[in-house]
Amino acid sequence: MSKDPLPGLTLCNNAVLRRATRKLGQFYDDVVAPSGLKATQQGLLYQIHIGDEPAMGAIAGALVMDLSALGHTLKPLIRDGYVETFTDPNDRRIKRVRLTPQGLIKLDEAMKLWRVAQQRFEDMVGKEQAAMLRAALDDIAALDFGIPPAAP
Amino acid sequence: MSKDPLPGLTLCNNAVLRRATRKLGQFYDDVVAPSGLKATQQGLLYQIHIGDEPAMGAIAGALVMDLSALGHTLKPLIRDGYVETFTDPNDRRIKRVRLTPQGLIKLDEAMKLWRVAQQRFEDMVGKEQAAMLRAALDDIAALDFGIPPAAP
DNA sequence: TTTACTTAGTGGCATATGCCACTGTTTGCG
DNA sequence: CGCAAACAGTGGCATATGCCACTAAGTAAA
Repeated sequence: MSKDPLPGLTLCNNAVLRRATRKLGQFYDDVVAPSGLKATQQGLLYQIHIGDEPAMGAIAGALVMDLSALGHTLKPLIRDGYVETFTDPNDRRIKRVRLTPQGLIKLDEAMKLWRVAQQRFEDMVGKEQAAMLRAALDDIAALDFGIPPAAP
Repeated sequence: MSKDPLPGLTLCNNAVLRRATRKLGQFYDDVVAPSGLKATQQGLLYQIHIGDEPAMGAIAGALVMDLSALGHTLKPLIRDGYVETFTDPNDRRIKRVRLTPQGLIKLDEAMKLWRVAQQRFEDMVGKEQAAMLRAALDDIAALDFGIPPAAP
């Protein structure tokens, strides 16, 4: 017998997505917590790490995140000395981001924990199921809802 | 040919989920915006509406959301007169929530817009695909990662 | 009943995200 | 060259969420 799972809004794609995000976020956060980072921060450090001193705009684009939101999220990481920024010498509008040595160490530490969370999650839902889910979510993140503003 | 979609972190279930949430959230927000509500608020009003003057804890449970977070999220809605709370006469610890008349009107208005967003989204990803996705996300929200604390 | 435990919310603090208005920079043109 | 349009970020303000410490209210055990 399957215990009646969750009540309510199981109809709105957005609401269901948010709810799952809260749940999974708490789990990853819990597991990664010993590093002192939130799962979001670990992910951000990773994103910076795999980039070549990426510009803020590039990071925001990759994460489908508002540029100013990225700026805010970056602050605690800069304050704690894990990340530093510098102006691109070729285009002074651009500010690039990179990990500090401590940031790299911290990322290593967090990644070890992340692997545990990732593994535990995939053990529960199945590796393939997880991969399919990620693919579906990637598609959503890449969707192109038309342009709201007016055309010239 | 499939244009290389999104770079980076396409490995972390949590990060991918968050990214999709940001994207979809922006879309639903945009569409629902004319009502003056965020998609999250519309969803919350709806959740309250379908409940029978639900207790805060019940709402938080259904949304897999922290109780205090719910309290915070509720504040703007109370301030704007869409929602009101009252103490349960049988158990004065419990605070129940209900829509005000204006809240009901506003919800109606927002739901009309929501349907547009929902429809547009499902036209893009496919009705069945969307249903499968919701089911998968529901499963995640219902997952039971073991209990972190120690046992007696 | 008196005490100990459990339950339901609140308030404070911190991060996560967005939008908008505004400030520098670059670039494109006339 | 000089100015308008396009870009990249910043800061302020508001919502979304969480955790923790604390208070008020039931409940159960002594």
